[in-house]
Amino acid sequence: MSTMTRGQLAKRCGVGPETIRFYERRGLIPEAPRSQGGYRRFGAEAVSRLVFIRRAKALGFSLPEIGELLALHDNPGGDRGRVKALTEAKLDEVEAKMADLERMRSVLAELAEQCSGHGPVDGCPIIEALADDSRARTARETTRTGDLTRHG
Amino acid sequence: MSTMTRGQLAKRCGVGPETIRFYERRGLIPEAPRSQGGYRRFGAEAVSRLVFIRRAKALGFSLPEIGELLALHDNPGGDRGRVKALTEAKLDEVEAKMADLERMRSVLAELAEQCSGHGPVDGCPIIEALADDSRARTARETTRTGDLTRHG
DNA sequence: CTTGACCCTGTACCACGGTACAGGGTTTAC
DNA sequence: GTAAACCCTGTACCGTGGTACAGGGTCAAG
Repeated sequence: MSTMTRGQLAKRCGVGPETIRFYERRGLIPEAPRSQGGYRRFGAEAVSRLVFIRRAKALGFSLPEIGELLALHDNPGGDRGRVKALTEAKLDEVEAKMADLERMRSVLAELAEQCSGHGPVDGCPIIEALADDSRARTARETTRTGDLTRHG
Repeated sequence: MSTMTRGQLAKRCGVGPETIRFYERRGLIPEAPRSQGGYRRFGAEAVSRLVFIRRAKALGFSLPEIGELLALHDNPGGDRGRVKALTEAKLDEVEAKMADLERMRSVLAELAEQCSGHGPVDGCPIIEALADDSRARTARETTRTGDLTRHG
């Protein structure tokens, strides 16, 4: 069992067999040597590579970003500053997403609290908050303001 | 100017003209009446509808979910409990995403702090954390454990 | 030496929320 | 009466991360 087939590697790493082929096409894992019949044969280093990918994915890195991290890993003389820069950029991205979600969370929680959940939709505070409550005003001043959360 | 063309409506609502057509195809906005030449003619209620959609999107609702919210809005005798259920489900979803992001955030922040950002990749604590540091152990026990963040 | 489980390739498809044509027709201002 | 600026339709495409065939070939057990 020093080498594995694609399916064995996939099972061992908890991914689908097609995912292996997909990562190979994306250049995340090298083209594996083949058996006489054309079967890919993977060694233990393929498991390490998939573990790396899984961990990086769990931190929110995209596949192109993981490709760059793998390339840096493969090139020990490369620039450590680049690794840190990728990590800090991802940290900023994650924090920005959290801030967006926090805005949504607070409004959703408030709306859910305001709504009894009983009776007809007519008069529901959630629907009223979403609906354009400015029909009396001129349309001009109501288009770009008044969103429930702020962006940008 | 009591009616607008598609482009005028789009500009007024801060979306692209193709988005209007896209929402119409998805059933989020009704099919507009047409001019003799076949042009869509929109009234002020179309602006209201797009404002509703924009607000719901800002809260994280998907287009199918927004479709359901709009249908409830259009049917004042409908079930207010359904509106609340959709809101609470979205709240749960948003909180789950925030928890995922918080896990990522804490690991990314710790890794960024540990990495000097100077010198070669060789020895970089970020790359070491991602790489399979268990090559000495048997592969069997290292595949499904040891992720940097927990899921599920 | 056959059978079933696997593997190979290329290609199409999924959800998501749009965006971008091509090849026409209409409207409006000059 | 013409030219720019818009509109119409259908359809294809974008990025993201895979998943699912079809139509073959291979490998291992019995």
